[in-house]
Amino acid sequence: MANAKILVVEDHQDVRDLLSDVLAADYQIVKAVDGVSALAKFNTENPDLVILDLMLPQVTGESVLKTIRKTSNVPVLVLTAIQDKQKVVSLLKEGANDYLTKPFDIDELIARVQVQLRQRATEQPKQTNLTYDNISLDTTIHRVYVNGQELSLPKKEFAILQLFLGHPKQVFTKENLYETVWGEPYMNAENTLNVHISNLRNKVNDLAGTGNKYIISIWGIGVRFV
Amino acid sequence: MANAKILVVEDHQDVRDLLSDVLAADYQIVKAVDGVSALAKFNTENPDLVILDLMLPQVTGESVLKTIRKTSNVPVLVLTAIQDKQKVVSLLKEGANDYLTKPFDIDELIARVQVQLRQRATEQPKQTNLTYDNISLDTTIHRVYVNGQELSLPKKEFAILQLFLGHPKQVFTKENLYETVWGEPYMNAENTLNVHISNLRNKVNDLAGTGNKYIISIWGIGVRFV
DNA sequence: ACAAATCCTTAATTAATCCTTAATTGTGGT
DNA sequence: ACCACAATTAAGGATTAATTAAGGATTTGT
Repeated sequence: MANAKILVVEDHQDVRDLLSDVLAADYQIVKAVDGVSALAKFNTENPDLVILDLMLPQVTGESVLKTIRKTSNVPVLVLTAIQDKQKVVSLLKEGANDYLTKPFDIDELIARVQVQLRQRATEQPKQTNLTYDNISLDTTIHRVYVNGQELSLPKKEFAILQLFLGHPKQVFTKENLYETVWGEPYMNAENTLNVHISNLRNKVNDLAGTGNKYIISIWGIGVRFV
Repeated sequence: MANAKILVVEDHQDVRDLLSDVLAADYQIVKAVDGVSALAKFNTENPDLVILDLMLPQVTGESVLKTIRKTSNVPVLVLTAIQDKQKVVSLLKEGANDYLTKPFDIDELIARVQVQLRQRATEQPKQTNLTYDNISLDTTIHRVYVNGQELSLPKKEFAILQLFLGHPKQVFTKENLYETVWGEPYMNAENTLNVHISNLRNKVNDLAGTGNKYIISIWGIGVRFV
């Protein structure tokens, strides 16, 4: 799975840093230091995999696992310090997908992470739909519908529309918009953004009909979507 | 997964009997004593999970795993006598889903079997017959029909079409597609996937007629089947 | 075990689409 | 009417996809 997001839950900083250093090359890493923040991060970040240390202050790892399993089938890889077979068995039954005992071999960890993510590849994508008025956008299927008609958009235009739909009515400066979509500094005099907005506007308006103008520019300030 | 079928590949009779005794209560067991009979049984019995001892006479366990992975993504749980981390890592990368070192704890084995089967349970139920529009595909006899005409496809193309029919309209990235069908990391610049898609598209369109385009690529994103 | 057929991969070529640049035209504010 | 910014247009260069053909690997049949 390309660029998967991994939540690392570990209270010891050294292990946490080791994990995130090693995995950061291939994955997007989110860290949590205890059970409470783990659940918070889990809900907001929506990771594709969780690496969970069992020994946590306050809320235990088992409890975190249980809570996660109430709402999600995300793969969970458990780290445990003790070699306690019975605990391991009960963990696997409670919903853990795999475990490693510390100290773990880092190559094995990476391999096991890959195994878990590999299995997720064909599952139904999580539906993420954005809708505004009669424009809707599905990021996973990469599809846009205007008045029920399908509209296929190139990557950049799609990304711009996605940003607009996620924050309707908000005014974006050119700089703001460019840096979010392109991920590069603006260095003004980049007319390319204008071209993309123009193309996007044309396509949306063609399907929306009757001068419905969604993408409106504010003179000297930026652009907004209404 | 209720009443799943498990293929146990193990040359030592005592271990083989132990496994099948323990698992027989909950699963349907098929046994094999060496690599050759393992592959034969695998193809005829179509198991839901394989427990594979590495140390086999003649054809090794690694080789069996490789062969299985050419045509199937069935979960494979490897048994290994030696505590060799490097081998374990390479096994996981070659497609093994999990491993246990002998002597193994029987409860842990059962738990790990459950984990593997549980993950299959959330996926699309495996259908032997997939149909979309006037294309149908029968996995058991490895046949494809387009407009009632039979179409014989090589393994890779068949696997790709099977994936498409199982998830119509879903967009697959090249990486996603490749890793699912090949079971290997993508490492970009793999043109072979494009060639297979091209061939598949030609064959399907030839029989479908009148410019019916089923396999549609989305520029910069991936491919979908509609 | 050998030969024949089939399949998979690689590499090179061609095609399609997108992104950017630059020049031109349009628009609002003073 | 003038200026500064915005929008449009069209052309090129850059990316990505599709096709083709050839060689090597694998499978099949005898």
